Amino acid sequence: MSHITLQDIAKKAGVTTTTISRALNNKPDVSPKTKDRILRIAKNLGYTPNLLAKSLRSQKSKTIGVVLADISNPFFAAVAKGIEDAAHKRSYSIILCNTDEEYEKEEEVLQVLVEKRVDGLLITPVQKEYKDILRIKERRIPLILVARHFDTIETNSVVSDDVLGGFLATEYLIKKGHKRILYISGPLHISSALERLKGYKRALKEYKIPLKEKLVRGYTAKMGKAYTLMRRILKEKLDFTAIFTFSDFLALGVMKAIREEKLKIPDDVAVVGYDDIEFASVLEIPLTTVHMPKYRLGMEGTNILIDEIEKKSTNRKPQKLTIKPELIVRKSA
Amino acid sequence: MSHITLQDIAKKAGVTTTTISRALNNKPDVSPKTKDRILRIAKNLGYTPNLLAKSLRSQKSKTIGVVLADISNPFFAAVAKGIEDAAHKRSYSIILCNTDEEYEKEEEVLQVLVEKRVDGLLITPVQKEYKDILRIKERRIPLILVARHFDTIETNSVVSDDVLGGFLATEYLIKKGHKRILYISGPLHISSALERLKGYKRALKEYKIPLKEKLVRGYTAKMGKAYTLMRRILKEKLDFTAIFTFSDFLALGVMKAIREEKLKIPDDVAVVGYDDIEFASVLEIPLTTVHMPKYRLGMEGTNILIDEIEKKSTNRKPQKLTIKPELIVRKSA
DNA sequence: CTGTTAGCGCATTCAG
DNA sequence: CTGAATGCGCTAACAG
Repeated sequence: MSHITLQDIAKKAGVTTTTISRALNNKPDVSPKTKDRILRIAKNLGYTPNLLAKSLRSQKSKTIGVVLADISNPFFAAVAKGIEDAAHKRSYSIILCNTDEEYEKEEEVLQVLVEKRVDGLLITPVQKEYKDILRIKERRIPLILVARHFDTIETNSVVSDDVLGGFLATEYLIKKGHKRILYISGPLHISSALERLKGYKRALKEYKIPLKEKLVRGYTAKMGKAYTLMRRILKEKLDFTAIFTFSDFLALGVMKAIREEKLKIPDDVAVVGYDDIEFASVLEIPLTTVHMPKYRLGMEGTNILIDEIEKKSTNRKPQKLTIKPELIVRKSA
Repeated sequence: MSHITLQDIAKKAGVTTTTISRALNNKPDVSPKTKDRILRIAKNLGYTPNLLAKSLRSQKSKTIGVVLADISNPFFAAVAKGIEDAAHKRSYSIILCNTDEEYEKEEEVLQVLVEKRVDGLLITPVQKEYKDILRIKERRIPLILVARHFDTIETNSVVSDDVLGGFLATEYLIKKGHKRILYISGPLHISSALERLKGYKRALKEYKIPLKEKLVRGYTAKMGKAYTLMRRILKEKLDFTAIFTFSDFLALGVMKAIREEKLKIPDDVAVVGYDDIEFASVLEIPLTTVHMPKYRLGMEGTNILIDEIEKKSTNRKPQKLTIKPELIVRKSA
């Protein structure tokens, strides 16, 4: 037979499934003798509890839905690691879904996740829309946003202070004497991209450097696009001495284009990235960047989420954790 | 109320759950009128099917368990992307688990995955042991091994030809005139590491270069360890002109150590990696490496697995797919 | 200490 | 075309 059930054990042991259940779950009210016998039989039969049945009964699936933009991006991969570790430590599994930054996919996977009755949701929202997130809220399914957040919706969230991060990076370049700083931005519907841009602008303002619209470009999250764009910009003979990028990932594409133009980093052009992915430090010209606590973001987010899932009291106000970013000075700027 | 059920709809519609079920699942034997009405009511109520209940009933969970060594490693991250994409296309979800290359964790997560009644398992085995894999086989749970395989167990598998890959890398270096080639190996219990070493040895033999035991080192999968090791080796004044590494990931650590010693790549020492991770091509000295079809490995593996899950006939013999690797020549060697 | 009853939500018989 | 009965595997309430 394919899967042993309580019934099977019950038959062999000559008792009912109730007793089996009690014995197997260490509940009281089972004589030590029968308990021993049951445990032995269960083991012999190779019994494996059916968590689907348990979940249906208990209304708890012990699994959380994780919705990320793209696991193959090292930033999200690191976040995912933090999530998996934390979840595993607290005996939860994770169902992982990719959105590829498409709202339709986000909607779709959230639907499935709800149908699979995950106990909670951990999401990096696409942010082109947010009706689907509202639906989750209305259903009162525990939810936390990671690395991105909405101004308009109150939810749990774990983010890094991206305005500060953008400010720190820009300020550093300014103090190094740069006045014409190119910012390769991420898509502005993403809160982190928007806020890093705010930080960039704030730094310019604070140091009385006029903002030039032409120096803000990009609006992409893809390395390949950043590379192509950078090639184009270099042909344009745009006037700048430093570049700040939305992410290290983008910085890699940008630096490749720069290298192909035989320009020297940081002498001809300084580069500051964002995220501090593992590779940033092992590049031949180690990348100056803003450290994002990726693993911690995933870990803390998961813990807050599970806390909410397991909390008896319903009306806790949203937990909002903001982690301070830190400028990591290396060689690229 | 927290979750709408067929009952709730049934009450409103004045029919039984049987009819509701039929209507919602597009089964025959429901009058168009009542079907319309039911659909409308369901929508109004915000009905979301309970897949836990469905799964319990149908004995199918539409989810597959994915066990990887470490998602934060870009190699596995790329594999995971292929898996997720393929699974999503065929309407499966994935429960993702990390083993961190520890057999005990592998055992543990496989147990949970079986309890959650995944329809199949996609595993990168730790290979320090394999009893747990055997248990899965005995239970006749559809299973596929990805990127690694056992000689002693017959299972579905998708791998790249690692012996060939190791051979190609080594042969290339030999043809470039190198005779003292250092190999920084992965842990030898991992089949891919063992086979790449075989390829290395085979190339040496074919070109009549004596194998020197001292030139095979490492046995690690961690970048940090490769870095530390390389620093030590450089102090030792070991005699070599080229390095072949088990993975690009290791190569990064190795190259960092080399750079710190002010040695030039590829002039002072040539470096060939393995995997062709996305970063390999954007390094200042783009890495010569062996291309592993990571995404494809994940995708094809998933498709084979789901084929088996959905196949009526039980006794199909194990599918074994071996993808040919390819040498990618760039600048580091 | 153990059993009986009942139900989590759903879909498949089998009747009508 | 629709309903009643049954069970997927498990556990909690209630009896004894």
